[in-house]
Amino acid sequence: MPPAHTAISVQPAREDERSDLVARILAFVAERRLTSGERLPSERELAERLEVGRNAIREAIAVLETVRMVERRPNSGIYLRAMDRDGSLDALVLRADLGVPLDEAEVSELIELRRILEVQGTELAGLRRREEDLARIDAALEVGRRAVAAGENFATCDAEFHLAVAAATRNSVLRRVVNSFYLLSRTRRWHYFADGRRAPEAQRQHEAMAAAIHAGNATAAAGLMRAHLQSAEAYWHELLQQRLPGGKAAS
Amino acid sequence: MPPAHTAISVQPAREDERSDLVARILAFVAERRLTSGERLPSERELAERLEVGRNAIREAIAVLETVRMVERRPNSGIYLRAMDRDGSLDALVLRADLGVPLDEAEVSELIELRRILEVQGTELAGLRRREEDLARIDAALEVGRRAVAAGENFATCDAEFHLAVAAATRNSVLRRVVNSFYLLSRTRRWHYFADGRRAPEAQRQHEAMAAAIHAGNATAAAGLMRAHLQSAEAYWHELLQQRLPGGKAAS
DNA sequence: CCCACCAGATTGGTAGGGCCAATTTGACAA
DNA sequence: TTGTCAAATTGGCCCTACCAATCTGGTGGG
Repeated sequence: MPPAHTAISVQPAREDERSDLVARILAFVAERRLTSGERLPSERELAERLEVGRNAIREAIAVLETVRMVERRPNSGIYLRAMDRDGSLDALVLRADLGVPLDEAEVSELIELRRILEVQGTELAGLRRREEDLARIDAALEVGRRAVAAGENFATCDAEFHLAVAAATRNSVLRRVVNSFYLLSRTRRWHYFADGRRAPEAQRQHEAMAAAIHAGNATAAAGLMRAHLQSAEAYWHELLQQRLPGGKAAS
Repeated sequence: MPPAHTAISVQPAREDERSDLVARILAFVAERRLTSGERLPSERELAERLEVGRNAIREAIAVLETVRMVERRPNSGIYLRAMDRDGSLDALVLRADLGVPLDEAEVSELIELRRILEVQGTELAGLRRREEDLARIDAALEVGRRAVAAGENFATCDAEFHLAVAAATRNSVLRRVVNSFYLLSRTRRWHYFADGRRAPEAQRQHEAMAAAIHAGNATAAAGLMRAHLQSAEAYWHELLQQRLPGGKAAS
């Protein structure tokens, strides 16, 4: 058993704490059971109902528009888009920022996407890594070692290692997607590593992966990443099984 | 040679035509050579310089913030983020919407990400497709056939087919990413299919892929997708080679 | 009875002014 | 040199007003 965490917060850091007006609008939409294509109240009415100024509403709607959750039609109104068909990945990030949990299906899908991207990405990293990439990976490893030794929550160390590997792919577009993924799963990752026993194992796998990437052994690195991800995936699938009775939150 | 296009626009449709204030701010940033971490002028000053109201500035900044290109620090200012490290995929979509072309590296990276996602995605589609997915795929094929027969630009047909396959993965998160990809490459795709000779070949490959997905032959479907994408990739890599001398635009 | 037409209401888009709280800055005093 | 406090600056937010386009409903002509 790792040493008891002494004064470590029991909640993951919430750095950005976005204005919650977006959340209130989403809640309003959810409460009204508005479905794709339906029209939201006018900006003026929303402002009145939510007791904020119209400018604030406009700003929030602009955000929702950029993540393709709504569509503004001048002189007509604001319409809900088919969120599962049109929504962007950032729509999920936005929801996560606001504390709205993803549902179980989304978590499974996210895990699946992660496996696809990171396994293939690790292979690319093994082929293309440069000195600066290796340095970042090694730095992440070092921070991880200290965190394991200190019994701290491993979540940010884990994220930094994976982001460093994603950076080593030398593919900035892939990195953007992976980055969004880690923003999306901050809370989940934090809870996953709340059990201090997971950290040492993860760190070991990270070290092995880093060695393979250093050696330029792309295939081995990819295989190690696949194995590494399977540990976490197993945990989540088990958790989702347990929650079948009625639980819905998972973020 | 396909029949000459009679009255077909020479530019792809630009449905959304976002407010270009975001573009003007980006131009302002580019012009000032602002780099990551630097502070933008205050909202009031930006409003004055760009000759718009502060509300408009605030909306644009809110958009840039959601795609993680800037960070607003209350009582301090607006700061540029490390766009290649923090930026979201939607930041690229935003740029594409605004008509700012991606640079060559980004195009290559996008192509690479596409291959990873769509090849793996097609395999999943072959395993999970439901009746409704097959219906959408077949509908896309039918529209494609008509477009080929009529000699129309195949771009939207191509996109719809690929989006239908992505939907058949039953992974909404993956679908979001693929969707963003197709938003990003609308213009490029349009130009690619401006040469009418590419459409019949693409349509044939689509038909073969659809058959494999229908049959539930996931491995074959994935292989067909890989081959299909290689045709387009070859074209782009060739184009990028030609442009080495000085060209920079590629969107 | 039907349809074309027009005025008023509604809507998103935008400008501009003002207030607040928090931070930064710099002058002043010990 | 150092501590302190007031003024300027900044993002966050509210409010009013105006515009252009759209939508609505009623009216008048056929």
